[in-house]
Amino acid sequence: MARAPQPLDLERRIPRQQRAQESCAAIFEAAAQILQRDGMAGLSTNRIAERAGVSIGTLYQYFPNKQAVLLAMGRRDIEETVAAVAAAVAEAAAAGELPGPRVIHCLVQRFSARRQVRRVLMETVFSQQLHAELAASLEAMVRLLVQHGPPLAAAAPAAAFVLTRSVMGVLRGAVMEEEPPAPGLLEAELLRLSRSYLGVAG
Amino acid sequence: MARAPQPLDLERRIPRQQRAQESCAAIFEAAAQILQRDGMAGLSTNRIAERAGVSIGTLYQYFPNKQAVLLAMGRRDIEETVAAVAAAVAEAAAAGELPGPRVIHCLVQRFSARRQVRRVLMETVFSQQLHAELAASLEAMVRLLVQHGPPLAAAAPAAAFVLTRSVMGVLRGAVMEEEPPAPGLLEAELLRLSRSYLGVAG
Amino acid sequence: MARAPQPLDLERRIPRQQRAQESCAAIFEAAAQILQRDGMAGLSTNRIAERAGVSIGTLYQYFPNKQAVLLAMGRRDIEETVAAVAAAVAEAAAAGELPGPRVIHCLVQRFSARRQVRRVLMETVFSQQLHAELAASLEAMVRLLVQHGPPLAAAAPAAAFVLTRSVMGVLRGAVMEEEPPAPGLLEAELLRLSRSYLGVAG
Amino acid sequence: MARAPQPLDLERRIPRQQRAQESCAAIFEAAAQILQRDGMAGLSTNRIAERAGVSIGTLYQYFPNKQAVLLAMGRRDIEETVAAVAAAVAEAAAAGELPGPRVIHCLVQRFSARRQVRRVLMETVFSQQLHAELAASLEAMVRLLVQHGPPLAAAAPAAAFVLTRSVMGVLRGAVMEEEPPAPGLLEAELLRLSRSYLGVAG
DNA sequence: GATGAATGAGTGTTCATTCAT
DNA sequence: GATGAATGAACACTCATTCAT
Repeated sequence: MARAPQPLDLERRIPRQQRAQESCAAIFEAAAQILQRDGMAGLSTNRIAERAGVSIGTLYQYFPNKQAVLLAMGRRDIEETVAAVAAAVAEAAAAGELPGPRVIHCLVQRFSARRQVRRVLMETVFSQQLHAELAASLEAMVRLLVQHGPPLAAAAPAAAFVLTRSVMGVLRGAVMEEEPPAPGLLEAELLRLSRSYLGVAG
Repeated sequence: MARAPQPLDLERRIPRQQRAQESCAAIFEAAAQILQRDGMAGLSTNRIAERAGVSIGTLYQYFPNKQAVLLAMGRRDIEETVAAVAAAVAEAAAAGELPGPRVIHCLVQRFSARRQVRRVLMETVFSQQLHAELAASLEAMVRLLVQHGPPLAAAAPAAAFVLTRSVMGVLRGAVMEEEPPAPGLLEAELLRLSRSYLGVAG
Repeated sequence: MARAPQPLDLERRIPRQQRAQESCAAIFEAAAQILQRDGMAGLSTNRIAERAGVSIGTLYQYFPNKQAVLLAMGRRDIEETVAAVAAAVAEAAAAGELPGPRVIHCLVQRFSARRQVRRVLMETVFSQQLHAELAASLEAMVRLLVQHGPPLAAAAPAAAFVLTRSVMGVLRGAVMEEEPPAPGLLEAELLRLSRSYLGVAG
Repeated sequence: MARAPQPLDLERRIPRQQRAQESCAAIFEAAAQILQRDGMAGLSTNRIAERAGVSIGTLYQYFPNKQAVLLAMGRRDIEETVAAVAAAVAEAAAAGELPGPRVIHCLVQRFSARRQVRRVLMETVFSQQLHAELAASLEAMVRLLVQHGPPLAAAAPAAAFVLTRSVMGVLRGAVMEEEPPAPGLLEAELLRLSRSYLGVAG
């Protein structure tokens, strides 16, 4: 059930025409490249526009300010992640497996590419107004994970909070730090963490 | 074992004289106040110097640039945290208890005061060059926790990584988000998480 | 005697068709509303077009630039004022009275409505290229006033200049300042000023 | 009795040192030159700083924003004008003359130099927050003029308002318009206007 | 050591105007 | 004639940093 992005007063106008959508995509891509190269410090609206091949005025036609660009990227990223997780859960269900390994694999993979970009996006998502949206998505993930297994006392709100933030913390570490463990090891340990916390037999 | 701060070319001179130390402390306190009030956006070297009651020139005598101030604050904070954890572990040992509850209580408490400051410091620590230092401290914590209990397979590097980042992730959530669970609940769940992951009987 | 607006290269085309005239009127009204609300600072061609319900392209079909819109509004206003004064003089003549009180009453009234708009228009008229036009109109007013009375030595050019600018100065003060005297007082004093200067018995 | 300029929160810091005063003076002079050449439209903070030979940062050290520069120039101008008028009145008194001619001569002269600058300053003074200050000064002038003559009924508030704004209107016309009457004629007529309005025998 | 006036590159953003559709 | 997406020069303003005193 694909949800159309709402304008929210955070995007100036919904680009309907083709050229407009191209401009928007170019802006996102340009911002991602700059973040990847020079981090948040190197990101300016002028640079974004220049690299995107659009005029600075065009950028401001679609985003009311710099923050809005980051926010839109963050939101898009969250939506994609949630969708990917949902797909992983569905696949597991279809294959008659427990959802755990597949979902964790999916998360670890997503968080391994374009690390610089993801760092900043993460920062943005964490430090801006996206808490609620991300939190909801995270809890939904847990619910998806849990509802396929036996009923667990661990499903209480505080437990959901702790599990989701734990997983995010590990993924964050994997993204932000210079020498994280290998993805395979990480997946195995994350699985073990989830299962032991949820009281599922390994 | 107090570790002297290394000059690293990141601090211009080690302030040995009293006036210098006072200036330094005033700069830290001023920065913390500004962060608490207006966040990272409101933090400028000029403002710091003004509120600290020193000239901007003096600030630059002690710190080569703005980032270095944040870095020094972050480092100091880490050191204090590690010291506090070590103390908690020692207390537990002295009382003949398992170290878990005391340490977690100590951590949660530390992360409940001056949230805005800690947010920015966290950001700085996480996104700057303090990874190594923090990671070392974190692993040290785990080692402290583990060395008092039975030998655990979970003490492998990847497991230490996962546990420490999990705990940090939860603390981060508690600090950064608007509606975290109550501290008491959080402590209980963190304890449960640690114990189940480490295979310690609850 | 309505004078058709000259194209002057300042108006792109004389709108003859109905839709065009409507657009033009809508633009004037929109500009006036914006000026009334937010003053000159809030006036942009984009905002005018938006509020007028026409596209920015259409606006530029009728006016070569922003200044031209203001200029046209100023000119229209002058024409209306001159017409109103002429009417007041005619009425006075028809009633067998001296023209003074009626004309001054008419002027004061005109300058009491939509003050913000009139402020900006005044600024525009005074500071742009409308000097000549306004001056001509003003002198015409004086001539109208004087030709109905006895021949006056005061009708010399410099005297006409001084009288007209005096009256405009007072009206300007009444429009632009925060706490002008009440309209009734103003009319009485303006009348006294005019009569004493022109040597007419009160 | 020279009055020291108050900081008023409109000037960032009172320049006490010599270099600072030079910078400030250079900024005023530069702004005046630009206004004289290109009018308000050509006046930007960057241009001012460039022509003044100071950095843009220095400009902003003394003035919190562009408007404040204009305001300070306007205020300085008013103060100088008031001082000049006061001096003219004193001279007249010393010479045993009526104050009228001297004062009007002084005003007309002041308003004949650097017309473009004075135009913008006038606009600023009229359209900003200086109404009160200027009005007070103007009424003070009238009071000075009147207190040396016989008691006049015309000294009522509305009359003072009308007389001052009349004179300002004429001076404004002389400054802003392309072909004003010769200064000599203007002085004569202004004197006649004042005297007839105040009921003083010519 | 301390000061703080000066610097100026760089920022985010606006808005009058054009022109392909 | 009408549209409105695109343009980009220009703007007001910030702030980390330097250096003469």
